[in-house]
Amino acid sequence: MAEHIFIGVAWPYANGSLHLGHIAGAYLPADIFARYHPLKGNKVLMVSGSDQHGTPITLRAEQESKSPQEIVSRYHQEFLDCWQKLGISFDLFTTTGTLNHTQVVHDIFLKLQDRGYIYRDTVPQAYCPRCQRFLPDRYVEGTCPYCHYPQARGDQCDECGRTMSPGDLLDLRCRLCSTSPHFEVSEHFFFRLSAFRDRLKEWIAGQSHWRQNVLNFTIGILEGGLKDRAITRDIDWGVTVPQAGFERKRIYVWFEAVIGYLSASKEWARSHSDDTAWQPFWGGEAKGFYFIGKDNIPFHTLIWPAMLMGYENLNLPYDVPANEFLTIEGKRLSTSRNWAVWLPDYLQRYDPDALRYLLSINMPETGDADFSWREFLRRNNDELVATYGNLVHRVLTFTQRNFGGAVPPLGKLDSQSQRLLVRAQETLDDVDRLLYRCHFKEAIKTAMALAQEANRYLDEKSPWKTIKEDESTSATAIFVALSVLSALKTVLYPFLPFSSSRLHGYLGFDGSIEAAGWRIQSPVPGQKLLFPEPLFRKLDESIVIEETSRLGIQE
RNA sequence: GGCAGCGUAGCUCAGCGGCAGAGCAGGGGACUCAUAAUCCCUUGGUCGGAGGUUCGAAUCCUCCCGGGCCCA
Repeated sequence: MAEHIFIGVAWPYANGSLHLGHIAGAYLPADIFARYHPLKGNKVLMVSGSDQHGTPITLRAEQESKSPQEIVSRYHQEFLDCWQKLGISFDLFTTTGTLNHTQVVHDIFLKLQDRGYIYRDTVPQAYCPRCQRFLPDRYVEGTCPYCHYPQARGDQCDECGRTMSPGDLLDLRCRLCSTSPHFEVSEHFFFRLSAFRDRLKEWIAGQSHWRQNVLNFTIGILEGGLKDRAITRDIDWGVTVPQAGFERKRIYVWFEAVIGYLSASKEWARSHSDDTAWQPFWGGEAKGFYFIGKDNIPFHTLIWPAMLMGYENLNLPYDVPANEFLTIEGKRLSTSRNWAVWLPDYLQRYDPDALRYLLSINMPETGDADFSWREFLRRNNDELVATYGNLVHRVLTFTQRNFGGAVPPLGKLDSQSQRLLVRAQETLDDVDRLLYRCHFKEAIKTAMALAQEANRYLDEKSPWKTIKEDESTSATAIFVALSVLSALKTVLYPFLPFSSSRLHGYLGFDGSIEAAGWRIQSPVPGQKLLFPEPLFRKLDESIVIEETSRLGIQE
């Protein structure tokens, strides 16, 4: 029976361009997963959107003397453009600025309030006398009360990962002017996170299929204790509070952004003129996967689940396959020092599949992984072009020249040919199992191993020799090779959708790869092939120096 | 000074209690259909170090060293 797979992907702050860290951390694995499931006949809904309300956005707007909306619109457009060019196949990529989002947030807010999970309290709110304003959590810096990390932010400590309120910090400073803020009493709403401790513990204990790093991190925070958290702030950029007397306050972003998963699902349903279409993805046997970077773990393994528990009747996350960090040329990525490879830049100069290949086979799945341009060049030239691209090209051009560009007839299969075809089927099965469990790196390695196997087969069969004496032997080898290419275009499609689609066409198939399903779509003798172009471009050595010299240069 | 992360072949990384692995690079050979691509063979490691637990440790525990990041 078809499964319903909900895929939520981290909501990028619309205050700057995307870089390779974002892609390797969340968007690429999510997309691979989202392309794999439909081939298996499962239903997928993948959503995300621009986070418009993060404090980083107001910070940026202030720096550029623009309105937050201008900043947000600019980057939202850029994101959409990037998804399209890189082939990240969202069903909906919206924003947190929609009326729908506000309505869904209000609904959750009011229900949680009804059930006693949201309560009102007065809170001393950080106020900077020099800037003459209330300070959002991220504008407050200080020493972490748990690990004594001196530059913790008011919402979360980067060092130990614990979440907190600004008042928890020691030695407060205003991030804008370093003046130490004082606290003024202000009335706010709180989320009763503490009420969910036991339920969360019990739930987490059952998640043995989660990645070890995600589990460890989550358990650590749980044992450290969960505190109630303020969910409104004295700011004017954000989702309004559905309560009289709170007109000048807004719902704080950590509470509201995660609700985007649900509001985007509803928006998607409405745009397909079926208001209930989202429901099968959020109830029953549906599984929800949340693809995020490791910095986002507590929000998806504790806070969002707690909110859902309180709201009731919606599925909790099934898995949160958070990735680790991507380093660039051995050094930690830093946007402020421009030590990053920006996605719009990359897409201007290179092909999407080349990047998707490298980031898949070297994904920061279990530990940090490194991106270097030398490695990019090598993986592209020695693996993607030489092993896979060349296999495709040698088989297709041979067919053009010797069999009139049509699938040759299948003669008697010898044991070697049978073995290869079995191997192709096994590859489909193995990659299936691996992708189902989100083991992306292992999955693409397994797929590539089949290409290597096919190269070996061709060398042994030497159809370019047998064509001279015994055409039918040659034809059979080519038929088998074409079958393997067909298996490869399916099994690599989640990773390399652009080249796989082209290969699908070169093999003479109509329709989409998705429609063909997760099986070896067998070529039919006589089927006309399209004249092929090489699937991938070989890159020149010189790009290594060119590209590495761009790193770290301030604009 | 701090760190629930990292130290495995020249490089990039798997393995995480049961005979040290892959790809690339290096060396030798085969082939010529193919984007000078492919295929075979091969060199190369006290798994950072020292203790401990265990019949057995790259793998679990402790300490140390190194680098990394953050801070001062």
